Amino acid sequence: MGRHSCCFKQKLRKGLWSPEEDEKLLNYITRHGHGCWSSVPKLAGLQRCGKSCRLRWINYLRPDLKRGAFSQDEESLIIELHAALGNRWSQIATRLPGRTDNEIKNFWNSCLKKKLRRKGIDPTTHKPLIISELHQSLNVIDQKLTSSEVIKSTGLINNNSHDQSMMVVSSQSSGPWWFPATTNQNAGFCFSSSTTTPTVSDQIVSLISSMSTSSSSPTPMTSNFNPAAPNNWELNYCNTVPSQSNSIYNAFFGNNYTEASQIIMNNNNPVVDHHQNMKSWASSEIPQYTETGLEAEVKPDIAKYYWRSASLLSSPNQEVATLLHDADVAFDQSF
DNA sequence: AAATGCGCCAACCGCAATGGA
DNA sequence: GTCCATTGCGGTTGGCGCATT
Repeated sequence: MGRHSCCFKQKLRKGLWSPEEDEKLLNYITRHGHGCWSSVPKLAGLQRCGKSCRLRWINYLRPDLKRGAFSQDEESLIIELHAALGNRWSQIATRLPGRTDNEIKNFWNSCLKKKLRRKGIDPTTHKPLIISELHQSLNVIDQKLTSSEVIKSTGLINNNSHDQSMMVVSSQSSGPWWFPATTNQNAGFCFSSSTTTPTVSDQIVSLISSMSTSSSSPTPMTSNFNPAAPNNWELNYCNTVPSQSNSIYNAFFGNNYTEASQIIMNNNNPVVDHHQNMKSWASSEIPQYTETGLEAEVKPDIAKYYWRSASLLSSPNQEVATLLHDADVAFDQSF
């Protein structure tokens, strides 16, 4: 705890208040009121700055303060108010008579945050942790794709027209396309044929939405996937839902797909049929997918998003959470 | 018994807002 | 409009006490 500059200049006391100091301050304010805080210490005979006196009065000496532990009702109210107001402690305190903003803030930071996390609730957003983490992950992708690490092209893209190291995706789709700015990646993105730039989040949310309501089997996508190229991968986001779905499945392939789909099957999740169809298709059409896996930079996150969305439709699954954690690690390491 | 780690919380810091000269 | 003192707020921290090693 440092010393206020004003305290330093005047060699004023700092730190914990002694009972004698408390008594002086209490006596003075009881008789005269606090008035101008900067003059209180002098008039009360204290070697403190006005700011320190004010804080001591508000947080400790005020006669209307409620002492002791927070009740269950107070706890619930704080959570409710924090959800509505955020870290506006002074505003929250006005709704809890006898409690100070500092007291509520400390209670929140030392106790309530942990309680909420244990219940699976994000204490910042007050939403289920699983959703908050998803949004964070998607923000990472969004940021990456809008940073200097990617290059946006316009119009029609032809194979190898940009960089020889790139295995460019379907040449029939028009832009905008996105490519890594550096040549050590072998990838291309096409989000839509519109000229605007949708966020990845929007795209994936849209895909997930269409997938969860679709009962038809996925249609094989056109691919120029090249297993001979190291770390070759592609994510071809086109306009038609089936091929978009396939892209998600492709992204999902690799170390996590098989295991995750097995878990889905064991839990009688209806999504399993979709997975199984896709798996069968991929094995027959592009056998190397199941062997090599696609080490896509964004694969773990897309897989994570897709899988979490699916798991929210049924019950949360601990095993899958572990898988997703692994995917998280892989994703982080790719940066 | 001593050392270490950890959680809690009183109090501090820096900044923004406010108001008066 | 500008300056300056004061007040209010939220984030941060240092010290205390308890638990664990």
